Amino acid sequence: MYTDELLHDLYERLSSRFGPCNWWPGDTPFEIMVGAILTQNTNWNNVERAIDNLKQAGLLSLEAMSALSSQELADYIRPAGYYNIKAGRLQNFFSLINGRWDGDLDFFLGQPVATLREELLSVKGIGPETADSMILYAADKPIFVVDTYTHRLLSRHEIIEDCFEYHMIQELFMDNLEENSRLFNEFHALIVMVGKEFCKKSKPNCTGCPVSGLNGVESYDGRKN
DNA sequence: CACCAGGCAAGTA
DNA sequence: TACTTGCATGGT
Repeated sequence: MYTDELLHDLYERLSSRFGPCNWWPGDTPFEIMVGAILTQNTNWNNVERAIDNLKQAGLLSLEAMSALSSQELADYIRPAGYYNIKAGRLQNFFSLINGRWDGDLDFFLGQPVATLREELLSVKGIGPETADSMILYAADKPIFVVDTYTHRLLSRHEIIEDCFEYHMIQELFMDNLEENSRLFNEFHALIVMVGKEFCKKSKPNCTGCPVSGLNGVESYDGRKN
């Protein structure tokens, strides 16, 4: 089975079981980007509490959040955990938009993917997954988001070796799927859905996972279609 | 009680 | 370069 067929098979299985997901859970590009930083190594439930705090206070905007002190910001986002670190990371991000882009987030997001990604990665606190989540879900540009669930799912089903790195997994998807932000959006969301239910760190057997017995996995050879 | 969650950067050798 | 550790709340 070729890699593109394998991935489409995987997508179909997940889609019929969990879809449509309608991601990202957030109303504006700014909210999505704040959420992307807050959810680093953190349960989404805790992120929602933090975002609710900001919403309740009427502070969920670039201008309002940029005006807060580190201490005030940390206090609002407290439920999301790592609040001191994340307050600094949010401020680093705000500095990029306010400094280099004069506070115009839409204009910033309108850049070509390559330069957008490069600028996001230059911010201390924004790594590959956070940057790609912002590009796909806030800027609506086609890039594939890889997370721990993606790595664990493919690794446990022996589609990749455990040593595969972020960019290798990203290329596996992007080299074998049509470049379509709608597809990338839904695919990543579906992987998180199945991950939360069947591919937890503490449950290596993945009992009942709809990916089990994916047709032809044993003959996967890693080549592009 | 222990372990985990939609990472990332800094420290160590 | 290749590991390891700190960051921290809230749910199971």
